[in-house]
Amino acid sequence: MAKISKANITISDIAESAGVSKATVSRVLNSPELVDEKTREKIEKVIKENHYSPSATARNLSKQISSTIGVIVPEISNTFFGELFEGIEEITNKNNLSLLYCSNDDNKEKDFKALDMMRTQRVRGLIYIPAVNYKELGLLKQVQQRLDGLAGPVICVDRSIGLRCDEIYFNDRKAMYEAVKALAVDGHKRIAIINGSKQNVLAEERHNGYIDGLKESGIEVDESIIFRGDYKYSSAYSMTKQMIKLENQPTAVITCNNSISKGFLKAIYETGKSIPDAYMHIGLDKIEMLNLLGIPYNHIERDSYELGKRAVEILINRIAFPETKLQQVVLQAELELQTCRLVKM
Amino acid sequence: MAKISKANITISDIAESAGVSKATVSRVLNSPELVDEKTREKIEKVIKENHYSPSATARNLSKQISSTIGVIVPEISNTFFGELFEGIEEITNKNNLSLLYCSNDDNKEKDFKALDMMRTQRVRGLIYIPAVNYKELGLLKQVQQRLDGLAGPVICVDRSIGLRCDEIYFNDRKAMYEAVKALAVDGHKRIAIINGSKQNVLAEERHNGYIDGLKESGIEVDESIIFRGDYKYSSAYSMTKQMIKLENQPTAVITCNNSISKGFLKAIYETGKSIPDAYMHIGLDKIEMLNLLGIPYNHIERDSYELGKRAVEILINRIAFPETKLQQVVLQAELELQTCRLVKM
DNA sequence: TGGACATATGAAAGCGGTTTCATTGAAGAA
DNA sequence: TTCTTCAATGAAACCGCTTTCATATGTCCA
Repeated sequence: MAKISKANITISDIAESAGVSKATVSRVLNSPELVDEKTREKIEKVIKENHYSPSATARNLSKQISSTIGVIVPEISNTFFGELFEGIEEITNKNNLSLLYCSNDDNKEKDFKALDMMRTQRVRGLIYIPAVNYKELGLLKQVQQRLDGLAGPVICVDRSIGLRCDEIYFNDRKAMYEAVKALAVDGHKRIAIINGSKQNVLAEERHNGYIDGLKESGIEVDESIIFRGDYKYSSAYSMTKQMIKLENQPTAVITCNNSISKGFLKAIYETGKSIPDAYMHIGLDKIEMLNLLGIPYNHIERDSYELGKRAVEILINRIAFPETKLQQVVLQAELELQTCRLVKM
Repeated sequence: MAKISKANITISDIAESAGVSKATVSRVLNSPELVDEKTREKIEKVIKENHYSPSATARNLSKQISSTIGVIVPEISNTFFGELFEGIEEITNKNNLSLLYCSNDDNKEKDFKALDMMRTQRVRGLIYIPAVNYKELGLLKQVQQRLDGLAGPVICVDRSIGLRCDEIYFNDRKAMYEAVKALAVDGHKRIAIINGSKQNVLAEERHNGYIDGLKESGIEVDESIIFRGDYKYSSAYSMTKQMIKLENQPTAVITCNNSISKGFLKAIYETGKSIPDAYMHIGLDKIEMLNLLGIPYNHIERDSYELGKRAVEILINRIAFPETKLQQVVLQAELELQTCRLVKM
């Protein structure tokens, strides 16, 4: 029972040093109640003395399952996803699961590569935010095939593109509908929208909510104030500049994620205009700093930390009970209007 | 060569279906030049038809190395770390390495747990931001032991606590020194600092830089305007409130990370004061939105995306050449004073 | 006293790959 | 023609762990 002088200590070393078989050591590790107390204590002592820690690789291979959960996310530096990720981590950590991370940059090729990696890594389950609207592109089958090839179940988060798996997302359409209605009630008749591309499901959802709201309020759809870019700061910035030059100005603007909102605000402030004097504005997702500084910021609030936590819980449940019916969980996005002043008419 | 009807296709299935041995299939996967073209094509066809993807688990076990890099980070929702993480991901992705993520919440217990997990997972290398200043706590040996027990090398990022491994961090002390000097040159004699706790190395570095700057400028150190909290928003907020009540007010304030800066700003704005009228202010790390909105924000700029990229490069290099001398890379933090107005004296 | 049963342990197979070593056949050299 | 060399492949061991199955020992009861 002397210290083992070796770089990589294995279960065999421990067994030998303790004078027992590998099987017994393995039992101490996995179901200690099966082994005699004296034997167990002896083995535990050897394990401790040598700082032995069993290899997850070997264990996973042997058990035919891994202890890691995969996550595929667009971009982690957007705080919406950053907080989502923290929510995920809280729960996986509690359950002693590791997290394998991959970003897809809203990009089909990277997304496929990420899925392949998750396959190769045989993750126990996958938390998946699809990069693009594969349904629209006619690639749904290809993606589904990849999901089916995974070792574990998948939960599709933040957007629904028609994949055969559990889903959890916010009710963006309804929230947009309500945003438009709130603006209409305040007297706005020309409500612009700056949105992501048609390839993005969420953009479509939001677009539809916008249309719903207009119709309900008896406002005619005007294509000239419907802007579609790519959910990125820079495209929103240039579209806003474009909008500012329009002859027939909107009186209110809705921006469809926080990067777009930032690009929009940048363009506005650069031009010397201000919110809400130039335009009434409602953004999607909060922008923490604005709130902190007391700058009015009407927005649709979505708690992504909660989204992350719930997603993992559903996934873990699915792993435990693979055969139960697939579920779609819809979280409510809340319209937070802090300073929705009336417009002069 | 018919389609294999089976859930988990293994290398043996492929071998059988192609009428060759496992060894040959393995060669096609790893060193195709060793196998005859015809055989190779046949095998590749079978692989493709069956969507076979080799198990990383099995491969890792067999090769005795894994293909994943571990990352231990305080909190991913702080954009400093978010961008750091994206930098990391860019390089690992290029090198076909997976990323195993773990947060430590600036918390010793979680940090140790994370290290143990990295050990168990046998990561190929580790990117490590230590939770606390273990040197100060007398726990350096324990941590070093954990690092030594890992399967691969470690790079310690963003702070140096005296661990035996490669390191990369910003020259915070110098940047702080320069910040203080710039304020002194502008006529400030009472410069407050809101900082993290003494347990945090970075906080100490920054503190020292602050003291250096005061001394160099012939300003006496005044403990009553040196605030120490925990690098969190809320503690900064309450310390600022406390500061505002002080009889002998400072004329300038330095805040030592972006969470502290936010807490500080919140308290300031809430009190109806404004920057830079109430206090001249220099923060550490940028706050993106302020810049966007044209709100003046003097700060020390640290490019964490770059930090992440460099860290992985060093780590990969270390994996390739384990015996070369350990390196310490110091990146320069840049003082960005956008509107450093003179104070009335 | 002997048989049934429970408890504690070990031997060995298996997880899905890689790698070493041996074997085979063909090409080139003598 | 025979010997050498090399390219292509397969058999089998191995990586570190889990798990099944068999065995040994002890306990209980008839």
